[in-house]
Amino acid sequence: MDIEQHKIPQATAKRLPLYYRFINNLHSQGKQRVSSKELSEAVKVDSATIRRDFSYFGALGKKGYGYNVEYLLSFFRKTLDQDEITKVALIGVGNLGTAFLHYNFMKNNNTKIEYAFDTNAEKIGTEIGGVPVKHIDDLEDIVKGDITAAILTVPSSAAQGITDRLVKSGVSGILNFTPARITVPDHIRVHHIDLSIELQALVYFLKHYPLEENTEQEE
Amino acid sequence: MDIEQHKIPQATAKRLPLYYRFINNLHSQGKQRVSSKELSEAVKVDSATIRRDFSYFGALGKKGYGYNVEYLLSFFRKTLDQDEITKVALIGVGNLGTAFLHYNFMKNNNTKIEYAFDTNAEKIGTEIGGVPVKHIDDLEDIVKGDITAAILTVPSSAAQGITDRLVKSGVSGILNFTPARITVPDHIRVHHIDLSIELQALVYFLKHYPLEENTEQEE
DNA sequence: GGATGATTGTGAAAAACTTAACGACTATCT
DNA sequence: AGATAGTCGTTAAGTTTTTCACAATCATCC
Repeated sequence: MDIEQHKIPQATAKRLPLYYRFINNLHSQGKQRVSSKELSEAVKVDSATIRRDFSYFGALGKKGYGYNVEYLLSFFRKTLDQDEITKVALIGVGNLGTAFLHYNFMKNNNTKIEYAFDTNAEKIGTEIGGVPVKHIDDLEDIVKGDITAAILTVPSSAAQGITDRLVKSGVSGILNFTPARITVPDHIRVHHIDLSIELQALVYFLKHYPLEENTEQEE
Repeated sequence: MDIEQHKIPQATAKRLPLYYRFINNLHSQGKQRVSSKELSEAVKVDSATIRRDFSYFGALGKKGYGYNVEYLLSFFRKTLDQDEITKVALIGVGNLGTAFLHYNFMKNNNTKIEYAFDTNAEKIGTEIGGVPVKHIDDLEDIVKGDITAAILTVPSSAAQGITDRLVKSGVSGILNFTPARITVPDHIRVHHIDLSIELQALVYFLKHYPLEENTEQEE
């Protein structure tokens, strides 16, 4: 129960799940050891950054050797609380919501979507990707106390209303895929992922931040 | 043709599409003027950051007044190249891909998905969200020279192979939704959006970075 | 068992980004 | 017209994040 190791930078924290997945891959492939350089090429993060990130957790590697995959894996499993499952609800079973439900989440993951909610009568009562679809009128009853986080994939007009209900039901984090910037009390964490903005941003970068043409061939 | 105004920080560039959308909203609502404080509450970005961001483009506002919505809108339209449409292809018409196709992209947007590609015979020849679905075997012929960016929503096992074909076909940017970290030549820009990692990161933050409970009620 | 090459962990520097603070200016009210 | 409240643009400070560079250490080979 080590509270107060808050010294891990947020930028590092965001990369941890990425590292975890690739270490898992390596382990499945039977790889015994890995260097920060190899890892860097796989996850596209500078090797010095990787070493720095790892170092916040102590000395995980050995000089002149690299990192032991087995050890790294068990360490990350512990750190990312892979044993303890976080329960999640998904609101809005449209195309995007359905995509989430079909993701094979439990693999390499500490989260489980327990319930999905929608208003469409055809979907209610069915299971999608193994997740039961409930009517949104039952949101409060089902979520109350039991669910930690919510994935919001509803039309943006419904976003704030549903959000308020989620907050009242005791959810502490929301992954918001709607274009609406929802308002929540200070103790609720919201991460926004806005698909349309991501595409626009990519296009802006293409036009205004041209990348170097590199004549060097990678080895 | 102002090349070399590269002085806009990347963090700012990423926020521009967000600003643009909200300014658009305000304009539709018939609002005449807006302050950085109001905008801040709407987009959830600190007001000083907004003023700083805007200032990279010169003096867009007036002291003691705020910003003229009309002017701001026309400025951003120009800056974000909203008049010139960027052609995009989407590869992989699964649930996530379909979600993208149904997005009403042309509204407030300078991008258009011209073609979608898949292998599923039932989908080929149809239109989804107004976008024709083609067989992936025809990728090179259709894309060649005509398409600037691609949205990658295929299974991760296919990601690198498709990527290589896209690069050969002259695409310069890829929005990668697969968990695979694809490898491309230096002059190709890739933005990764990894849904599973986003959820894991949210959960990690919930556990390790509890937010302040604020007794103050917002006005 | 010593020499060689590889690799970590980290101090220090640099770069990138955010926030505070305030002078200068504007609009509006009385 | 003067006072008041509001707001920008920006300087400077603060914070966070990345990167460099190298001593310390380890594995391996002859």
